[in-house]
Amino acid sequence: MNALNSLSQEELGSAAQRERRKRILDATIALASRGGFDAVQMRAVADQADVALGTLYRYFPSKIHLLVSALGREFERSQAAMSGKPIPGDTAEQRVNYVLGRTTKILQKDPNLTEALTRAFMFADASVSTEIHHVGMMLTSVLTEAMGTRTGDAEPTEEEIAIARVIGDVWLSSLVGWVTGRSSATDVETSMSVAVRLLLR
Amino acid sequence: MNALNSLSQEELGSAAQRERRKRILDATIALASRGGFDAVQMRAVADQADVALGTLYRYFPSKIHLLVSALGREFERSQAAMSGKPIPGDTAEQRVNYVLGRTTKILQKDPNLTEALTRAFMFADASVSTEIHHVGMMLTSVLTEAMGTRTGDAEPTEEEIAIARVIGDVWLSSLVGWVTGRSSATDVETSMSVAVRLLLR
DNA sequence: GCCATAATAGGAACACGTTCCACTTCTCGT
DNA sequence: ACGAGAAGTGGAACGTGTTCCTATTATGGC
Repeated sequence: MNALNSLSQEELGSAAQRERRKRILDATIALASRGGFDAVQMRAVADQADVALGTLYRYFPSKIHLLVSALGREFERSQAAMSGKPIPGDTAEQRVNYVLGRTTKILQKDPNLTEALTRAFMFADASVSTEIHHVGMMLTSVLTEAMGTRTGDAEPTEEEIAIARVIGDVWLSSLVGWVTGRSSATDVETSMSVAVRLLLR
Repeated sequence: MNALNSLSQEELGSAAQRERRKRILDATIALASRGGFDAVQMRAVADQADVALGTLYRYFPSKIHLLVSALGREFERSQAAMSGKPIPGDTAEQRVNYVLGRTTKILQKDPNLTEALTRAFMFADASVSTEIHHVGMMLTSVLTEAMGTRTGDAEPTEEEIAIARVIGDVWLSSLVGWVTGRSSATDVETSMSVAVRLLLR
């Protein structure tokens, strides 16, 4: 009934539905990885996921929802893969730079996918706010964790959260510059180092 | 001959062409102001500017070029309107906050226009890099001017430029959050104050 | 097992950005 | 003034996101 949000994973009853959802997101990632934002065509996703176009739209009400949801899933996967391991570095600045540098490196390995997901994120409007908020929270918490103690035992302060948000904003802007071909990967690293140095001094 | 960039204003020969270009940009702003990004439809722009669709595409090779060019013109106009007047405030932080606050206030008065221009800016790819760079430079120079002495006699240092870029990045990200309905105008002001305080301390 | 209902398939139809084409009008060098 | 080439007109046509409709299939309560 709830046609406002895309069906979130928890409320999918049958295993067949979870399976469909997974196939759709897999197809999305595959197509995005091959040809970027433009290659994620709704008909192609439906074909590759072996669902009808109408079904695809039942699961994800727009291309943007689809891509932002895919971004959320990949982000979670990546977060799960590295959770538990302490972040190297003696200072907050070092740790944050480490996290940003590694993430940027991962993104560079699949520029088409990065382009697709970043563009979707920046183009999303209020109807995608749930998914966007989800991703935004994950990003902020990754950064506060890197800023705080490496075991993350203490809650971040308001100030730390504010700083993390600012860093996240700068990162997104830089990323947009990169995926749209206006700046190089080195530019992204440089501007992130500058921002981190200024904010965590 | 040069089909890569949209015709820039200087190289337009006849007065009739300058006039056409002006009508197109006026129509773009009017439509954007009324209904935002989606309302700027190429056929509607052509109609309202009283040019053929093909002519519109001769002047601006895509909707994004069109909107980013319109953004550039408005930015220039706004910059011209306030140039010469000293920026109030005793510290760099105060002056930058003043400039950002006033600009944000102007943008809030026409949310549809702001949405259209911001989205175009964030969606632009490398083929629009000339126009994007133009706007980016204006933004950075407004900020460095506010940071430096109010008369702008001294050149900004590298550090100041880096800080201005970071502030600009944060501002763009916040703006995207606002125009896409994910955060309020107050949120924008708050996060800008935070960023400015952190960066200009 | 059977029926009511929801979910899916398959695909037509529509909207808007973009391209293209045939024709007309303007501009400019001679 | 004239002719050639550039610029503009008007509109058809195409691609892709989105909507919609009908027929078919899966599901859950009895």
